[in-house]
Amino acid sequence: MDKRTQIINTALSAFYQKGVHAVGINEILKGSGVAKKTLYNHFVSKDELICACLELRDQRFNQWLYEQLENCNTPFEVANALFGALSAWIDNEVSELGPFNGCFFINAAAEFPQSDHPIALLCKAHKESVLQLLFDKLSHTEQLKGQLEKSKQLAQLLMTLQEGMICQARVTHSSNTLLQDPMLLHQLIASSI
Amino acid sequence: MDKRTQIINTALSAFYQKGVHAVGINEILKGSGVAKKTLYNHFVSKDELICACLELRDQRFNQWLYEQLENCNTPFEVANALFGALSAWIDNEVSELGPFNGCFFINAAAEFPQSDHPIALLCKAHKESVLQLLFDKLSHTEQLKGQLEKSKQLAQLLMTLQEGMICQARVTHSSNTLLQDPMLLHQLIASSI
DNA sequence: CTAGAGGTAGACAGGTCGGTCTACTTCAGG
DNA sequence: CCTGAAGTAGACCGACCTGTCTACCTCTAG
Repeated sequence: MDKRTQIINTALSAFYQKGVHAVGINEILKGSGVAKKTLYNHFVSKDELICACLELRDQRFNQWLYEQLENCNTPFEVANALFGALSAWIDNEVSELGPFNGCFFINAAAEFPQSDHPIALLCKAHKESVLQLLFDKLSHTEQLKGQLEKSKQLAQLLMTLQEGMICQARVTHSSNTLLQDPMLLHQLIASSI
Repeated sequence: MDKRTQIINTALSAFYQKGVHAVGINEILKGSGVAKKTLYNHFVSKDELICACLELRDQRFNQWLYEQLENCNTPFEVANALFGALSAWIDNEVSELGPFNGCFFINAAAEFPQSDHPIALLCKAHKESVLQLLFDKLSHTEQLKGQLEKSKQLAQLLMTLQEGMICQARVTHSSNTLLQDPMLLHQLIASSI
């Protein structure tokens, strides 16, 4: 494994678990067993390293979510798979996303309030890509084929519920089981179609 | 106005706008026009000052939300008033909550990942008190009188939507209008009752 | 064999942080 | 009038931060 990857992997897990500001460069060096000069040879600054971590996380998360929704052919299946997957993540049953500590992007954005900061922009882009993924899935189901407006609405609703579920789990340290009730889910979807 | 209040007010708005770690004690001193010794005479540490800010914010937010829901007598009215109020907040039309920068408690919790930290506990307590407020309102409506389980479910659903709406607005810097559609709202509520 | 790229270890610079402390001032109550 | 509490201004401390730089090492391509 090349040095760059080593650094990003170590940094990502540290940043995600402890927060970006709370983790210093030296801690990352120690964790990845790399010299300071090497790090600054690959990244011009800590901010750039953070951006690289966000990009990796974005890629991993989207990949994971894509796989979770792969075999869904109805809006209900999409919603059900989505909330099931999130719940598994929250309960630390998803090794590729690491121990649950909320949404890395929301956490990072909270530490960089300036809306035009590169880090804030990456967080925004991530959310847009997830929304797009949901939209694509929904708009290709039998029930919503061609109904772009409805697909958009339902994707937005699922997205909002997802964000809420993740944030609540983060703060209250407990998983919200409400959204795994098939009855409620069916009705939620029916209300949007 | 006494010094303690001056300090807390200055600190709260700075912490909320820029993040807790990004604001130093000296900035607060400068902003509140108070000597360092005075600050440390009132608060033993920065952490304790942060806690005082969280408590003040909790009180203000709950007071505001309580007023927004005061005249609601049906679940629909509660939901409608809730999302309308949130939307006004997001659009910076609520002066008592200051310029919108997401949920102060979620932001703060993101900077203090240890779940047993006093700051994390206050964030958790805040969310519980908001959920309780929603539950109280709902369980006293004609439609849900005596139906504690249903009230709890709907409160939980509204809470999750609220969290999602706030977080999305924070990251994407745009307000989600979906939850202000009365049709959708009616159906969401019907699905839960 | 050798030159150069890329690695290591860590001292160092310059700045900021939270927090302590001293010396001086203001002012209300007995 | 005097005492003591509370405030001011800001120097100072030790710790830690990002980022630079030196000196040395290792390995590979020509």
